[in-house]
Amino acid sequence: MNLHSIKVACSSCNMRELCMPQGLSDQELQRIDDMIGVRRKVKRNEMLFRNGERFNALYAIRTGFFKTSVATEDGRDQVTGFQMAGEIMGLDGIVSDFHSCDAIALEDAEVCVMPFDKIESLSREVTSLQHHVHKIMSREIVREHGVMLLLGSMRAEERLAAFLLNLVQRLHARGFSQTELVLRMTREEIGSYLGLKLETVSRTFSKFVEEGIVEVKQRHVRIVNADALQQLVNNQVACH
Amino acid sequence: MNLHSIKVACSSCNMRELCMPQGLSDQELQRIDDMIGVRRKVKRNEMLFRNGERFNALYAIRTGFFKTSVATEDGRDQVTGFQMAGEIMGLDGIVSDFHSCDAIALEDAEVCVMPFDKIESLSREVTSLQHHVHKIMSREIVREHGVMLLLGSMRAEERLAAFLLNLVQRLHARGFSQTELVLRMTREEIGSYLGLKLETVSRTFSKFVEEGIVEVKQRHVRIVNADALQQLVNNQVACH
DNA sequence: CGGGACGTTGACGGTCGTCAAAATTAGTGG
DNA sequence: CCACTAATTTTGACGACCGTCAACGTCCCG
Repeated sequence: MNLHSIKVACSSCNMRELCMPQGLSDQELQRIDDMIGVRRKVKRNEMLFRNGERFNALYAIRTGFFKTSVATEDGRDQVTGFQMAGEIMGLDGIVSDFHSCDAIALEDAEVCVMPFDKIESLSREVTSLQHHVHKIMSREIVREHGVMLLLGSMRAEERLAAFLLNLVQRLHARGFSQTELVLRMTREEIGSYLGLKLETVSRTFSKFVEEGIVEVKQRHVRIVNADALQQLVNNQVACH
Repeated sequence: MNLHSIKVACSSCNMRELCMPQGLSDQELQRIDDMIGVRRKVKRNEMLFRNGERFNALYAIRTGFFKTSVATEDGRDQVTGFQMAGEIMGLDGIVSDFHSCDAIALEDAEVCVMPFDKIESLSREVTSLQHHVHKIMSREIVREHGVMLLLGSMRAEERLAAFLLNLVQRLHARGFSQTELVLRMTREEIGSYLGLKLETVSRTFSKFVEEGIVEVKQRHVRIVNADALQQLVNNQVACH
């Protein structure tokens, strides 16, 4: 376990606008700084937390990239999401005081550990923090609605298109390119998230390349025709 | 719109243990009673709220049965859940102040309207209420993880088995039979929830009947062999 | 009694999973 | 730094599962 007592203030963190509420006073910001226990480094393939582990904190990603997954008894698992800088993990643990999924770093990462009892006590006093916590949980619920729609009613091409557009959009919001991205996960992990087998993911990538929609060099993806991807996502319509 | 200003206290509501925190003092209970604005009756096929509508309250179901669904532009939709007495709806609206799904009554229903600003202000003072709200949202996130697992990795039989077991378990927790249930939704709605076409749902029911696992008379279902259903859910294992 | 919504069943086809082999890359230890 | 092994990815062939289309049956409600 990599616990480093690196104390760095939210006030000087460039991820603040992603994981913290806006318009805080200096005093409020100071109290939030105090709330955050430590930062923790997580190496590639290491677990931040795992199913069954006691829950006591939420985690804000400072750098790096994670996947969360739920496992069945027999060892197969469903990837429930991919998380990047500024996003919050651990919400699954609140209901039962135990985590119900695994969080694994897909690249070397650093997270801010936010003890949940401190979040609760502070958000009783800082209204904007309280509302922010509610919004973060609601956002996760809405995000999962979108995944359910994807898994329940889209075909392979549509799923991969939606996946790529979502990734690149989130990366763009963090200052990265709108057209190029590096996949931090394997085809199998993409497949698990999208409810497809890795061969289908690979084949669908190949099809997109043939059609000139994307260029793929291993995990390096360049989106050539974003409109075509967007149309695929909507083109459940085409059946009419 | 059916707005009835029926004031009935949580303190005398038999759903309280499902939707409210335990161990409240009389005074706290009184304040929660005050928080709840009104009850609202919703007739079968009426909408409690719809996508795009302004969000301002959560809803606790007192009686009746709902479905929630997200829609695509072309009118098809994905059912994201079925809700029954004691469950909370509307969490999707917190993040953006607008609802992002539809909630439709599948039978005549009655809900308690809980203005969200009042929930927030009261939960700043009543710690157990604050924690309860967090738990409810976390529970919804975990539930959706389960649905993602179902949609992403189960076959038709496994999905329907999991669906029936989940329904009957929730009904049992409300004092209904552990083996008999009345489906309040159509085959198409079940299919939408499970990522299947209605014909597949119907065929799978028929298969269960042939195998003596359930008895089906329209929407009346009797579970004859719950173990067989449970095995189906786990028997992703059988592939090894 | 009749129309419409809902449910069942059959035939057929398409999408995607399975199995297998080869190619390419990444990782490890000498 | 290179060699070697493991992991990942690609591609093909084939088949199963489920979607599509269609017809028919059943139930409910006016």
